[in-house]
Amino acid sequence: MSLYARYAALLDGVLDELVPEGVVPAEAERRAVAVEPPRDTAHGDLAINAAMVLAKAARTNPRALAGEIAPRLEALPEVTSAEIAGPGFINLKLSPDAWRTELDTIVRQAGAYGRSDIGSGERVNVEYVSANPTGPLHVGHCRGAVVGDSLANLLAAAGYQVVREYYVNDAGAQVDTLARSLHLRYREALGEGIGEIPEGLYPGDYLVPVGAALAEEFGDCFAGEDEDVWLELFRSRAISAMLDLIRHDLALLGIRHDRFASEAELQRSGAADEALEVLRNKSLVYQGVLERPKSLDPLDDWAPEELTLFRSTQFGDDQDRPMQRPDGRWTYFGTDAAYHWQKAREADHLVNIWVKRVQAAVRALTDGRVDLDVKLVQMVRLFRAGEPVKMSKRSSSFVTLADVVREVGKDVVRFMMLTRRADAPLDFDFAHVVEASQENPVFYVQYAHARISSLGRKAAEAGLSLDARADLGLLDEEELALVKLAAQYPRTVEAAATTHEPHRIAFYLYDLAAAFHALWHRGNDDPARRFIVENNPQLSRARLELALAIGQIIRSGLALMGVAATEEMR
RNA sequence: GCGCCCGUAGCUCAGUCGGAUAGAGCACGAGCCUUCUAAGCUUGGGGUCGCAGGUUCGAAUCCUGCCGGGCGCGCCA
Repeated sequence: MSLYARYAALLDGVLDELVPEGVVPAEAERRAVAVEPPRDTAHGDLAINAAMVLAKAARTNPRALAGEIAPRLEALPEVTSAEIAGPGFINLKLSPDAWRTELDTIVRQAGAYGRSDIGSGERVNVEYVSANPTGPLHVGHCRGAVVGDSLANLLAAAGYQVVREYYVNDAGAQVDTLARSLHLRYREALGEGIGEIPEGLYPGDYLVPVGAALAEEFGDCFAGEDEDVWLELFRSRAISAMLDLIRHDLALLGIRHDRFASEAELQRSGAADEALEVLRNKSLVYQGVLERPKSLDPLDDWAPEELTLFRSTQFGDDQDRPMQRPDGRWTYFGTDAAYHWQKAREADHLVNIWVKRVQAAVRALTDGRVDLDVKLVQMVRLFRAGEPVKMSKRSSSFVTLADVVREVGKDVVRFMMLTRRADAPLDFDFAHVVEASQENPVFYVQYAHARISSLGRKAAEAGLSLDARADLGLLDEEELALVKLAAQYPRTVEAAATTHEPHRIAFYLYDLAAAFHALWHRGNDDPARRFIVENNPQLSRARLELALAIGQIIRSGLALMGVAATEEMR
């Protein structure tokens, strides 16, 4: 249990004591009661808002209620003072020993520090990337991939059971186009001159080796044949080759999905019929005609048709959604709803990174048991030394994911993608992100870790044993302030996990690194304030303990982001 | 036309289920290298939190309207 959680429990006990005395009503809602770090560290170590939150229910004013609560908190063993401040905050100061114990806990728990069980084993399905299997991933997929993967890491650390899933859209017309493109490459491999790739087919040369393999395996027996002879074979070969490509690209970012769910398979399984049946039984399906879509070009043909519609508007959607066409074929929404229903059967929470509009269907199909969070990840704008990188839609001038990783490295890509909230656009400058300066947060955080690693090496050279127990009583106020910041790591992880906001880890690590760099530089003015002090092994040992704890947290935090912690800078 | 997101320092952005004097980096000004890597640190100035109402003991945060920007809006995939 984290320090903040421990004090939240202690506070709860104090409030319980006040119930029989009639000070706090038993039925008072305590959900908003919080134990937090104060905004200003001068206020103390822990800020408690209980009196302000409960004053109304207790029919008194916040400061009066605080007067009842504070003395009982002050009586707790590690609390040195409980002051009432401002509108009714209770600010606790903890004894230095409390923080020394916390420091000890960080080092002892190592990688487990910051993990929690707030997810209590609930199942979360995180679906991310899900790019169409028609070619390599491009840079636009990077951000969703990183956000999804890091979020999955966070949820796992917070005690959820996580499934990482990729939805393969392998049933639509675009995979037939892919198959035709492959057939062209196949004929090319047989020595036929194919000239320019016709408009509407995929021109990328990643299909060349796949075509060559088919030529090798089957010779020319499909060369002059009609499409219905070879389409299915070529489609399945193309898709599996593209998925290999995609898996390879994802591996460059250190990403591995647990499950690749196939749309085609889903359709064959009859899941869509089942989903429709469920909705029908809830009277949420009717035959109807939709209005002409607003975004449609006025010149485009459009004829109203009677469709099988889901009453999506009953669940807050802006229009009812078609499930089936008049000829009985499933719409994209139809299979997508079925797909999410299938996921929901084995999960308590669903998270989608990217664009899907199936919340209403999930709510309807699961009677609200399963929630779906759709995280819309905004564009990444690419720059090179301030100049926008032009990306034409035509063929190969797309910057691929592999290009970016090759140029700046996995760690830089992953970290940078988490330096903004997911729903804000992100600028990514190739020149900027490889700079070794404070402007580059990746470097800045890794530099702090490298400095700590270097301390470990120096300590070993100086013959300092890490086996000896450190006397943490030797740490001063400034050093304990760093411990206090470190102690916020567990609640930061919990908050990032529950809000589905992995960027919070990046910002926290940046703050922690800044605080460490500042402490490090005390040694510039005064050698006695360095981490390793000559002829003072006890003090050095204690400070080393602090440095190791900070290093541990940076490592853990970076691991959640999927970024390696470097041992030294080069 | 409708929906979602955003509007915070000159620039790029954080801001804890509403809480105390709104923060960081860059840029600008002033300091700090015979060093455990100065690839860094310290410090100063700089804000009508888009605008106007509302809810509240308390609003950058919640609600309503307006202004400005982004994204999305097929029975396609």
